[in-house]
Amino acid sequence: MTHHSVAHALKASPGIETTVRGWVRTRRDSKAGLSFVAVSDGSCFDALQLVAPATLPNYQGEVLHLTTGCSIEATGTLVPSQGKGQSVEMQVASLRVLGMVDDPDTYPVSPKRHTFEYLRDYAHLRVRTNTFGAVARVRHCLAMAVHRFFHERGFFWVHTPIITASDCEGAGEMFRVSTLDAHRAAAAHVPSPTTAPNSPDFSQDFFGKEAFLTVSGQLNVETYACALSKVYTFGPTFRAENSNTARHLAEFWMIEPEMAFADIFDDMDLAEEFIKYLFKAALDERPDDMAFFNEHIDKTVIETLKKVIESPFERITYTEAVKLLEQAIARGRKFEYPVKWGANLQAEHEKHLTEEVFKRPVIVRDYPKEIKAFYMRLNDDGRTVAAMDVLAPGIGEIIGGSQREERLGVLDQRLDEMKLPKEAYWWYRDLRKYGTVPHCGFGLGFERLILACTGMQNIRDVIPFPRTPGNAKF
RNA sequence: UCCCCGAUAGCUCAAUGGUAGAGCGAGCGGCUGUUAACCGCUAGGUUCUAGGUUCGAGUCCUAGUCGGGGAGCCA
Repeated sequence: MTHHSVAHALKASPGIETTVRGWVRTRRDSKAGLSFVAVSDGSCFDALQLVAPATLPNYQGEVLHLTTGCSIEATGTLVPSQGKGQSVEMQVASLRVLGMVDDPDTYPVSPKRHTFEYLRDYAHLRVRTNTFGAVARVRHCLAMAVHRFFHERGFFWVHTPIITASDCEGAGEMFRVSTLDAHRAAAAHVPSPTTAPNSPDFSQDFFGKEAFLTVSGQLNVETYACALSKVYTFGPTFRAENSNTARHLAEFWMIEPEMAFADIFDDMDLAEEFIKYLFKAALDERPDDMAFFNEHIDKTVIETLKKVIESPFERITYTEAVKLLEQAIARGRKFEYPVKWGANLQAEHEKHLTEEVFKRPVIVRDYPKEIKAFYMRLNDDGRTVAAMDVLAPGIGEIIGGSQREERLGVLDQRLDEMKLPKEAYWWYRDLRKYGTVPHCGFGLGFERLILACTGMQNIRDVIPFPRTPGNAKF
């Protein structure tokens, strides 16, 4: 007797005998002498309907007591369904209970509507629901598509370090990695990860110096780009920012491609092609899950994805963006924050551009150098840098990237302006000394991509076990 | 970190300062090739914690804890 996944069974031709295993979604009894048991094993969105006749030896004793969440193994014949709602069902010859639900009244994911907020407290069980199962499958589909996309284009996947003792990443607050006695460290009154006069003696620590969890693999992956030409990272990333929003996690997954012999325009082309490839993969490979999202989560998500795939992204400069916003204000549009060249675009400004002006993804480039990182390439105007952000409707910033400063003199000048210690960047500067090349790259927040793809609203609901300030449950 | 809101049955929520309620879910029964089933019955509560005001507090006051939304930072 062969064993099949529910996904396989639903596509099998009628008459086949097989065994499926999974968890009960619902049970309905009929006095016609049978029970309908919907069983799901997560292999696809749909459950398989089992038709369990009252003649089963354990019908009274077990089948009639099956509740949502019970694990079972059923053997029988796949037949065309007599009822509506499914084309195939299994006529059960034998049904074995693997695990009952102890107390159905307190089973956290009973067959009723639950709020996502409630389900976050049951992250170990929420994946058994339609929504979280669909998210998990789409997440996998997108992860595979990321690797496929780069592999097909000659990019190499580089495993940049998770732990870094480099004090030059500078992309945000970092988590400390230490084997020093926690109480001694506390007694030393360390105010922040940056070195303080009374900080512990990190020369005694595991790495002989302060170490942290990475906030970005970019600086490391640049070294590989300057040898392998086209590379990318895809791995966990950590930010110890006290961010409490639906778009931020303390631990998230980031994708960072880096290309040598390429400029900011190549970078934008890659970002656009990448997003479109990923959206298409989700639509092509997970039509069942996407149909669910479109029906129950966001009625426009499929249409939105299709539109993104079909139409070119809008591309404007920061200066043009400011002009558009000023024009909107002149027409009477109110913003909470003022619009001024030189200031960061606020979330409300980005929303206006993507959701009201263009109604599609917008790539904004050439930002004032003062509001961007030191490594971004200085433009000829001397006051902007070759940075680009991809803004998506409903999500906001989904990609941030730039052409990197490849001229040592200019890089040093920027380090000085930002009062950063050149010594710490010695290996990064070496890349500019020894055969420097123009290069560029970007960072894509994987969970933000999943938000865009599924129409889900909260980033905590698209990662299995979200880590946020004050919460590292499970 | 700042602003706003919330915490009552397994879940979602009601309840002028005056006996604690409904829907869903659960259990039992009825009905039905069922599928958001339907009908009936039943069970289920330290109203987040600690103080206070009051004859009387789920309700008002104070403090705390936890959670959510928005903002900033960013991906």
